[in-house]
Amino acid sequence: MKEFFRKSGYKATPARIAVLDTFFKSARPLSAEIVYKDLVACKSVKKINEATVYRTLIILERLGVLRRVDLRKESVYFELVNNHHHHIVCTMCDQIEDFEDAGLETRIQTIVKKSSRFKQVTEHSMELFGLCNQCAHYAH
Amino acid sequence: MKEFFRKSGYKATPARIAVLDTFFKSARPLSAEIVYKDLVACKSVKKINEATVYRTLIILERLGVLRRVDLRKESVYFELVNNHHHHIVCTMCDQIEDFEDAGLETRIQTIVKKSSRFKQVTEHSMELFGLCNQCAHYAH
DNA sequence: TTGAATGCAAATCGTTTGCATCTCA
DNA sequence: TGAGATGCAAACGATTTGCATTCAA
Repeated sequence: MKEFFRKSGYKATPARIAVLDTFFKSARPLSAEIVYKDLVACKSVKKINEATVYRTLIILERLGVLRRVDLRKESVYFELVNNHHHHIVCTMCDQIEDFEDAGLETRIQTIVKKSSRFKQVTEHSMELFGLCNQCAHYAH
Repeated sequence: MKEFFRKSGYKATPARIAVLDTFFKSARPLSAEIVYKDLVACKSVKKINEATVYRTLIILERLGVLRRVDLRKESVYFELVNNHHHHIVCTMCDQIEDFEDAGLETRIQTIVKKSSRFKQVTEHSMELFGLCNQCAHYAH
């Protein structure tokens, strides 16, 4: 991990390693605030500042390690780019379930081929929103 | 339109009518700020306040007239719920192209059937992000 | 008339930034 | 050692909210 930062032209600082580590350990979409609180709670670094977390997230996104996910929350969430998948989000309790859509990439290519104004699409969002079984139960 | 507000339990005020009208006229995803500036520029109402626009957007979303769209901008965008479609967004110039995905609803149902924790999915996002032909050209 | 809607300004909240200090390479 | 990284606090921008005033029904 240290090597990765260095080869990418960034210093391998404790803060950066701790932030990236948090994503590997949780394997969930995380916001800056969640990462920050986790680092403080787990004492992953002797000292950490929210601004540093924000700066690190931007770097990790630029490096292609993290991807922005829209979960319709107040803040921005990121997750690891590896093993591409999508989410079903409960709009009441914020529970998240992952799912994969094997044919999606192919269909996107078909869509892009039809477009006259776009030839390259590099990212996409595809999340489902609804009520989980529990919340659906209590909503009645 | 006035009737619609009244039947929904809201007063049909000039501000609300003007906001909704802006969406019908532009038929594009709009942010609160864009709506507000349009109302001021077009003198659609004698007096309007940004807070009122925000409040109206929330009501129209609740009434199922507007839907939230994630375009990865700084602010939240809304668009009319009618004629469901998705967007290809140029991340450089913010140009937007619409597209339809006829089979999507069916595939979503298939995905939900496989889920053990979710039975009902009421909304979904599906937007593509990339560079439009122009921007792709200048990016090199 | 009257409860709901609006305008205004202040408050909030997530995020960014300037700058002095510190630290990795 | 020195450029880059961090901490801190102030700045920012989008959105929300409290409250006095106005208005649709």
